Amino acid sequence: MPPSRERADIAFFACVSAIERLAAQRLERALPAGLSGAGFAVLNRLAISPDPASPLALAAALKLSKPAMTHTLQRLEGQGLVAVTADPDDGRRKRVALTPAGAAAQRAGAAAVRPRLDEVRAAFNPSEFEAVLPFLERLGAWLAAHP
Amino acid sequence: MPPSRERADIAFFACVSAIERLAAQRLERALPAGLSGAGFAVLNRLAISPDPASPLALAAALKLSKPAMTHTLQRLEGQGLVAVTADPDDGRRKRVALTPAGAAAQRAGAAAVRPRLDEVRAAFNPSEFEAVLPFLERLGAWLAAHP
DNA sequence: GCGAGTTAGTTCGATAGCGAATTATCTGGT
DNA sequence: ACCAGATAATTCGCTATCGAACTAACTCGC
Repeated sequence: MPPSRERADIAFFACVSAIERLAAQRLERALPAGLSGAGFAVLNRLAISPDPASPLALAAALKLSKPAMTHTLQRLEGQGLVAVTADPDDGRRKRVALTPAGAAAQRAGAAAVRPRLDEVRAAFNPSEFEAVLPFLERLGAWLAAHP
Repeated sequence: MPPSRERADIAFFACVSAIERLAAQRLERALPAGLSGAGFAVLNRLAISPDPASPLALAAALKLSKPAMTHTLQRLEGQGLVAVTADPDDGRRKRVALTPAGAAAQRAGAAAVRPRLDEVRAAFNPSEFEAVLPFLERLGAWLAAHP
């Protein structure tokens, strides 16, 4: 029973895996030194909704494990890009907020990535991304909900 | 919550990143102990075209770096799942072939993963995967060609 | 043939991610 | 009021991956 003919779903996941890695490499190479893809993702999330978020909420939003988020936040905090404070209402929680330096780093990262993103936009039509996005979002939500 | 300001391509890459990680976790949890997702991918590749392949060809096919492939092959060889021999025609090259144990591990892995894959197939129509696959393959090829 | 450049593979150090276990804090039932 | 269970974050050990640098082997122009 060698999978002589790959089914579409298997090919899909193989393709997603490859795209994710290639895109992550592209992103990391484009970002300013000292800013990782993981850190940039967190900064972007905080920039989109500037209300301080808990590490758990960030991990859930980015679909990462809690230890991964702890690690990324420790690096960002060490660089002074986020401020992590105790939640006054719940001693277990922490609140993560962008510092001015973090907001600047997010803008600088976005600017550094823009040329590379424009290359992709030149090669592929935005409507192509829009066309596949709903399915990907449904699939991502389903995978997150069925661990 | 509202990523309304995000463009479709940015949301697309964020979504792909999340799906890849969630799917990889699902895969690794389903696989028999001792078989990693990376190793399983290599075994599958070798099972599809049973002609021995070079490490570089495998790395290119799976869009991995050479060191990553070296590492995965060293583990598989240590487990006796692949046989790595020198290429008689070119002293730089090696040839990687499935051992009988490797072929059995590939079949066992596929069988272990099937129930989980069937869950996905129950929740999503095969035509949905087929619909997005051509675009993903074009994008993957473009990313691989524009480093 | 022979030396410069190319190609295949490995080694090394660093990083992001996971799961399991730990600690600290909150919550609810009695 | 209290203890049992749930929840937030962290720590620890492990693996997959990358980039850079290295070695060995091939190829080609002269």
